[in-house]
Amino acid sequence: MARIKIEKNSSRKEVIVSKAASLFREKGFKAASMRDLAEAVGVEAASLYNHIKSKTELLHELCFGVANRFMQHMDEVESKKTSSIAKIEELVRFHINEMVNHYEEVYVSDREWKHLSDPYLSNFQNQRRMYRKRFAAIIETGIRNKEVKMIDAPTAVLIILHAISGIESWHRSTQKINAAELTNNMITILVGGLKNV
Amino acid sequence: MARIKIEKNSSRKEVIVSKAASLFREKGFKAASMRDLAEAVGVEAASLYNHIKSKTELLHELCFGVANRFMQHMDEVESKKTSSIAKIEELVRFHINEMVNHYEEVYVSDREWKHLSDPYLSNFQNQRRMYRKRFAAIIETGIRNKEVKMIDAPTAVLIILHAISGIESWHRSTQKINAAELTNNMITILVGGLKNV
DNA sequence: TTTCTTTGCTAACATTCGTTAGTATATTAT
DNA sequence: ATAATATACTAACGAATGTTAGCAAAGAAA
Repeated sequence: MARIKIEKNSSRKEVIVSKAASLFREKGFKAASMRDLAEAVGVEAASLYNHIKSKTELLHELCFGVANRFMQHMDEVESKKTSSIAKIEELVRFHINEMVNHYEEVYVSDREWKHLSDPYLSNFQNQRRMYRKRFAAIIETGIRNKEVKMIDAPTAVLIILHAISGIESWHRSTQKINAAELTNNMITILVGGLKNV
Repeated sequence: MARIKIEKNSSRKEVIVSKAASLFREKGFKAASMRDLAEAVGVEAASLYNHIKSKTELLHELCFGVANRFMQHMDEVESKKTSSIAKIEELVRFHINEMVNHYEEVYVSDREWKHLSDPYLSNFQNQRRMYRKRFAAIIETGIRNKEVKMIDAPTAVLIILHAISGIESWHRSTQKINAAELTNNMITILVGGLKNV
């Protein structure tokens, strides 16, 4: 009888969620079937339901796992007493790092949240809106401080977040520059582009 | 008997493709059903097949329609005898314009091409790769000319293209700045950020 | 009007989907 | 060893999906 293999400190559910992340990333939430997932896990489809409640629950776990990490980091950054530019750079670095090291979950959370259903959907959208508002507020403070160019802060946030999500292409590309170099290039263009000179 | 209403110079198929664009954008290709589409068009699902061959054909039309427009524009830009920065700015402006005015199709082409199947899939991926290579080549020329900062050109392309796709958020946002202002802000950050000072 | 073509309808199909019921087999606790 | 629990299996369900066949009605051409 095929049993789901686990490493120490990880439940079988975590294994399933993790495999779900890479499957949802590859095929999209709707196109990925529970039978696909079962095969990836090495078990029959029905067996998955001993560990999870539903397919949608997998999406919840992924989306809110990621959202919570970002929210918590935002709390930390806001409470620091550094310059606005330093805060912006730290946020950007965190995003890049998450996108590089937790690619699949972050990507899924970013692209597949549409398939959540209420009340999770509204909740997620609110968190996302809130996060962007707080990011924009930091940029606006930077503008008032003359640290940052005079630009529309929400537009800057939008550019930064989407630009970073482009790391997806980097992951799939064959001739990858290394992660540190990628990070430096992105910081140069994104943060450097905001700085008042 | 409900008949698909057409405007002059447009076929019924074009009406269907257009409605498909907004439906695929809203729900995603897989989650949008032919019955949904039929309802949006004002007709029964089976009737659609008097005008189209399959659901996938709709995705073909959308993806390659967009891809061809971008490719043709790239041809035009390359053949001009202007500075690299001017070329880059023109490419960026075109992207923004397409994203603002043909939102649904561009968005679908960008996010749903995964659901194409070979040989269309490979074809599309190749076009995309090619386009980015040509974009990067222009940036590299700009670097050699000292017009552009010394950065990794493929990374710059990745940032620019994804940043622009962020206009999706602008479309969905409630407090929109106007399109011209958005364009200026994006040009400032994206093109301004590349310029050698 | 009569004929031909286009476009719509209803009904049904095979397939795939997420999920449940019921049962067998491992693992863990007593 | 025995009991209890966790985990897997097979089989099947109802619902939704893309699509086709066959037929009716509407519009265009004669």
